[in-house]
Order: sequence, then C-alpha cells, then structure tokens
Amino acid sequence: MRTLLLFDGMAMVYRAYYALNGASRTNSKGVNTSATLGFTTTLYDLLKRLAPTHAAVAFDLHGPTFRHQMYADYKANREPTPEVILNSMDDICDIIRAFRLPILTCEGYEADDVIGTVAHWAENQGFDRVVMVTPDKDFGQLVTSRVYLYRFGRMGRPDQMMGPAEVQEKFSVQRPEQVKDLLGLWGDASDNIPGIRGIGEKTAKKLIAKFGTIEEMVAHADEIANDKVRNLVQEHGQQAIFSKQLATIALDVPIDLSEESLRIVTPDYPRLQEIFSRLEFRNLTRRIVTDLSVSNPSAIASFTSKPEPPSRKTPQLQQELTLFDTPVVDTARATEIQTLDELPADGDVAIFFSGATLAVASSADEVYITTVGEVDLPRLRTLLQNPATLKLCHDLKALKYMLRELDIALAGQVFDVQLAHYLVDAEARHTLDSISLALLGSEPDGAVQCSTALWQIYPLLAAKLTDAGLEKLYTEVELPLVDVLISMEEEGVRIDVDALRDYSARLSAERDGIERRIHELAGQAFNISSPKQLGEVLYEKLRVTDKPPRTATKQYSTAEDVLEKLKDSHPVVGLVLEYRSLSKLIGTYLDSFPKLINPATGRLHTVYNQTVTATGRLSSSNPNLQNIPIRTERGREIRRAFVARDENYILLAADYSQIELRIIASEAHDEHMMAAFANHQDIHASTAAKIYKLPIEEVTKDQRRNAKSVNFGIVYGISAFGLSEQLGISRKEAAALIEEYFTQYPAIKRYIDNSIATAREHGYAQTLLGRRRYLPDINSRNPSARSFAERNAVNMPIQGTSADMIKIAMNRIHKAFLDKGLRSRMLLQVHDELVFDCYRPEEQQVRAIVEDAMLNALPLSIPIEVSIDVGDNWLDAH
DNA sequence: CAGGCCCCCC
DNA sequence: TTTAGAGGGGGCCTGA
Repeated sequence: MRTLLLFDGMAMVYRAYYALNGASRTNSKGVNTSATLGFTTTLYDLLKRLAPTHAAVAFDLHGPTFRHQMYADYKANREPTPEVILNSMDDICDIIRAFRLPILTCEGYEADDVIGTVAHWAENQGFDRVVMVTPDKDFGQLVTSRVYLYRFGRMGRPDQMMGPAEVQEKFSVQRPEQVKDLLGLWGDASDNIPGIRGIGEKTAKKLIAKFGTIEEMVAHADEIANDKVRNLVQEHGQQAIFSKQLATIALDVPIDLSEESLRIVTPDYPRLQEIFSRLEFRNLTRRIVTDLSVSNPSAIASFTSKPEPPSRKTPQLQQELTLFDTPVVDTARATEIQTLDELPADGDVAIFFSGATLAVASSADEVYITTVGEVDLPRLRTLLQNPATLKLCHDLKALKYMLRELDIALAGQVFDVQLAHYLVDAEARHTLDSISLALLGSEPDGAVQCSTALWQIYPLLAAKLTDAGLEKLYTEVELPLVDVLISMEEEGVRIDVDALRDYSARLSAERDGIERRIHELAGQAFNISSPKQLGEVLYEKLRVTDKPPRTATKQYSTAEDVLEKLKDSHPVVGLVLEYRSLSKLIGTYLDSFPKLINPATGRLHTVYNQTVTATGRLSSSNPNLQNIPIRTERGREIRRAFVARDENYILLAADYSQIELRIIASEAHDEHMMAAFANHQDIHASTAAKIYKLPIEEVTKDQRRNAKSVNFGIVYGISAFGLSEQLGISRKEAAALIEEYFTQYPAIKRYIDNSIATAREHGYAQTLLGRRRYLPDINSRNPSARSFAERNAVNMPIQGTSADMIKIAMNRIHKAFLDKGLRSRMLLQVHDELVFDCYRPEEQQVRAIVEDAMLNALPLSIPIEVSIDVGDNWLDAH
C-alpha cells in the first residue's frame, strides 16, 4: 500500500502553536520553542500513526505578507510581485531535514497550490492513499479566505477573512476521497460563484450555466437582460475574474516530482538528537527512544536519553495507531444479530435511536437493529434495567424520554457521549457525527454504525475526561442533572392564557397607534420591522443624521443604542423604539406562548439544553423561559401570567444575590469586598464609596450606578470602551474609573491578571470544579482576538462557577424533593434563580431545602445569600 | 431556510 | 476598509 502524507508546513507551525494551547514555552537558553516543539511532536506523531511510504512538507515561500502584497498590487493595478519572506523557520526546516522529508516550495505559489499539485500527481501515479495533513483552523481560514474573496468579490485584510464554520470543519486530516472532494470544491467554487456583491449564489449559478464560465459571462455581460445584474457584472467583472484566480488551487505548479524523492527513509537520528538537545526537547527525545527500543534498537545508540518506562496509555495509543489504517466504523465487521436474545443479559450495551429506528450494540461488533414499535420489550427492559451493566448513548435526555414511552427505566452506569464531549470541549459541536469525526476520524452512517461508534468513542472520551480531571463534574453534576431537567421540562409551568391575550390586545392597540403615527411622520407606509426599510426611511428620506451608522455588513444600523442616541434628532426615532419594544413583547412572548402550550397538559414546557453554552450555563428554548422581561414595567407584567398550578400551590422563587461578584471576591480574596459582603452592605454603594472615597451614606445615585457598571464590567472582562458606552461617559473618564477601581481593589486586579496568566499558561480557563473553556486565541497576534480570549479567561471561571453551583443545588433539591416525597416541583432555572410550584402545606419545608441546597452547593470563603419569595404568580414571587 | 439584526434575560 | 469594540444565551424577520 502506497501512502503519501502531505503537510501544509506553515500552517502546521501555527497548528503546533495552537496545539500547545497558546502556551509559550521558553527553554533555559531563553529560546521560545513553542511552535517548534509542537510542530515536531505533531510531525512525529503523524509519521508514526500513519506509517506512510511517502511524505513531503510544503511551505509558502512568500510568507504571510503575501496577501497584503497581493492586495496592494491589485489596488495599484500592478502585476503581483510577492515578496519573499522566510520566517525564522530554521529550526523547523532543520528538523524536517533530519527526518529526511522533502520540503516543497515554489515561488509565486502558496503551499496549498503545491499540495494540490502533488495530490493530483499522486492520484495519477496510482497511489492508494493521499493523506493531507493540515490544521482545521488555519487551513480552514485559507480555504475560507479564498472562497470568501471569491464569493463576495471584495478584498480584505487576511485576518478579517473568516467565514462559515462549516467550511472550516470540512478539512482536518484528509482522507483520499476527501482530497478529491476538496479538489472538486475548488472547481465548484470557481465556476459557480462569481465574486460580485449584490449577486446571490442562485443568480450566479444561472448566469454561469448560461455563459459557461465567469470569463465568458464578463465578456458577454451586455447580453444580460436584468439591468441591475448587468450593471453589476459590467462594473465588477474584472474583480470577479481576479477573485476566481485567487480561489482556484493550482494543480500545475512547476515542481519536479518523483516517487523516489518523496520516499520515506530512516531519519538522521544523530542530527535529530543534536537539535533536540539544543532545543531541550527532553520528553520528545524520551518518546522517540522508547519507540525505537521496540522498532529499531540499533538506532538508540544515537540518543543519549534513557528509555521511558512503558506508558500506561499504551493501549489507547495502540488504538490510535490503528485508526488510520482501518475504517473506524467497520460495518462489515459488525455482525447484525437477529434477536435481542443473542445479546448477553449481563453485558454492557450501546443504545442508539433515530426516529423509529433502534440499534442496540453489545460491542463494536455485534448490533441488533429494529424499530421502536417492534422491539422485544421484555428483553430490552432486562438489558437496560440491569443495574450492573454500562449503557452507552448519545443524548441521554432524549433517550430517557424515548424509553419512558416504552416504560423502561435505565439503570446502572450511564455514559452519554454528548454530555462527556461537552465537558471535554464545550464549544465544539456535539452531534454524534462531529464527535465521531473528531475522535475517530470518520462519520458513522446509519444506525448500526452509530451504535458501534459509541463503543469506539467511549474509551477515548472516557480517557479524555479522566485526563482533564472532569470525571467528577460529569458523574456528580451533569449526569444527575439530566433527570432534573427532564422533570422540569415535563412539569412545565402554568400560564394564565386569558391574561396574556388581554394584555396582548392592549399592547397591540397601542402598537398600531404608534405605527400609524410613524407612517404619518415618514409620509409613507413601510414595514417598521424591516431594518432595511426602516434604515432607508430614517437615513435617506428623513435624514435624521448626516452620518448614517452602518452595521458590519454596511447596512444602515437601526440598533437600539444607535437610535437611542438619535432620539432627539427626530420625533419618529422615539416612536420607532416604542414600536420595537411593543412588537418584541407581543411577538416573542404574548402571542407566542399560547401557541406553545401543550394541549395535553395545559402547561408551557420549555426545553433545557445542557450542551450549548461555552461557560457551563444551561440554555432554554421553545420557548426561551430564561429571557422573560423584568426590567421595564410593561415587560414585567408578562410574569403575572406565570401562575401556580392551582389554588393549593404557590410560586416560590429563589435567587442567588450577587453571586458572580461574590465568586470574584472569594476567589480574589479581596478583603474589602469580602467585608462588604460579610456585613451585608449594598455592594455597589460600597464600591462607589471606595472609588469616590466617600462615606457610604454620602454616595449619590449616579455614583452608585457607575460603580455598579464597573462591578459588572469586572465580571465581563472590563474595557474602557465598553464601560464608557454603558455609562454614556467619555473613554477617558471610564478609564479613570477603572484605574481607581483597581487601585482600591488591588486583589481584584491581581485576580484578573492571574486568570489571564493561568489561561495563557494552560490554554484554557477553568471553573472551581475544573470545567474548562479552551482559549486558543489567548496568545494570538491579532489584538482583538487576543483581547476577546482574555475577557473570556476572566469571565468564564466566574460565570461557569456560578453555573456549577446552581447545577449542584438543583441536583440536591431534586433529590430532597424525591426523598421526602414532596408534591412541590422545581419548574424553571434562570441562571441564578430557581422557580418552584410550591404545594402550600410544604412551603416551610421547601424553603429550608432550597435555601440549604443553594447556600451550601459550593461554599465560598464568604457567605452566600439567597432570597426566597412566594406569590400567586412569578411577578409577585419576586 | 439561513443569516442578519435585534432585543429580551442573567 | 469603516464597524465594533464587556461575558453568556435565543427569537423574529426578511429575502432569496
């Protein structure tokens, strides 16, 4: 079997950099080896894992400034004159040479042109497999930037060229067929999407179909009937052609290729040893020695390091080694069992279902496939209710809902790969397909493969969970929470539909009146809800300002904060805001809730998603009950429609008070803030007293408001700009406010700095319980990307710890209610608040349980406060 | 039907 | 090249 392994060299360097989670590694001689070490490790791993017969590394000869230069040339109407800049890549090139891999470059072409050419060549040479190794992130960016340029027909700075995530996701480690797809994509992109703004993909496809190619289309633009389209093509045609060139991967780069020159030979071990020793790559040296001791003992002599004792991770590594050589999910290997009886009653099982199809796999090899309607129920029940066995699944909550229809209660240890994957990498996608792709290298097809994939994923994911120290969070927090969420979703909440309808009618009448007045003022009828139409009326017809604000996509902006500033320029602006606010209330809440009430239960059932947020919070949808208005009088009224189950019940709401600030104070060990909390002071007033150096009684409303904003800013990862916007003060004043805050609260400042430093060191931020959020941009050279990551490094541990805390409380409350057989039920969670249907006779009991669970879920070094209130409806329970 | 924009919550 | 620029979410509407 002939396998060609192709590396995108420059991108590999970046990948290596990110792979180290942005950690900067400096050796004892002060040399920063982050990228080099990462690159080398990845290179070595892949050579080992893929065991290719041929390999090559391609580099851009012109470096990252290529695109800048190209853009400059384009603007100046010059022929492209790419500047040749070789980065300080000497070490990496040395290492590649020591591995005796050929480096391919070609002036005037990018690395992926070279790769495309080699891949194309290899296919023609009859290679069995061409594997392209290119980092998802950077290669994705490259792909995207090209497509982007092409599709939108405009140039931009390379660092702005980010595009749809799915484009990025498509490419990581490429299988041969994927390389083919890849090449196909270029063809598709080149011929079907002209880079002309204002012409959509559909129109474009029609045009290309008519003319054949973009060049033809531009040449015969005058034949286009539609005036608008014709003008656009005539105006931007050349740019479209240029964009096409940029977006097309070359398959004919002039490089000499021979099979012999790409063949893998034994590395130059003495040379490698020399470099590794200079760079102080001790662990890598040890690893290579260990590997060599198995495969090539005679080569060890060149390495001075002692072999490492066999790693306990060997089985897993072994598994990884085989992944690339055999299809991961091998249906041929899986035997379809004819009856459930053939599966051992005391064996572990993976359960997968989709629609009516149900697959039960006793291992990666044996699967029973059936439908929910036809399944042998008693046998399935025996299998799943066995407390001694392990159950593997994806999306436990959905599974439990399905099993409940069959009257089956899952017992024994459960491993939900979706939930586990959420903890391992919260921001990734958690569909079974993408988990498989990430961990196994391919996507399962059909129920049989899905169920066997669960078996393959399980050991890998379980190991990751353990390695990251997340087992406890999984077992003790997230897994038990599934039952709590099911109970809450099922319970739903009672809505006073009549009240909702009455209120809707009232607000609708008000809205209609405002709509008429807006139309009168505008002198025309138009759709106020259409930002596009509204923008035209405000900025073109009424000219409420000379400098119309724009959105990122260059549309007129009609965002609230923008309009708020223009309020005094024209009476229509205030009316528009009023209209918007009413429309929102009517559309999102008043009119939508009645439609969502379940006729069977007569209640409103939200869906909680446990694997969405980057920080560990829950999210709620259909409807979202976590964003019910409260701030404005008019909005707040909606909460009146959330009512207790019946006259025997009362709604009980329990809120954490200032929980995030308490977490900061506690984590930072800030004495002043801790004292303020300990003395039950108004924390914002106390902060104001500190920054304005006044006795707390003399703090004015404005000062308190400013202090409150700074406190919030601290939670969010403060910036002078953000604060100035929030408070409507100048950036300078905001900066001064922040500075004074940090002077008065030095421990907070240290805490923030420390959060960022820790994230930089590890490459991730984490909560008290170890929940992680990876921050690959924390060391980015792009200042705005870096700042974003830094703010996340500050915010995530706070927001996430608070999320961990309330999740623990929810689990305890749920359990206590069950243990005591209470009739009261937990209904809603709104991040720092829990709402209950409280059976009146149980009120004191419920209060005690809830308070105890919330206060003691995750003790801080300062007291936590919870306020509990009751009422006939949610508004009164506050 | 997706994406842009907007606005509600914590 | 002219916008956004404090964290985390979801929903509605338009326009193709």
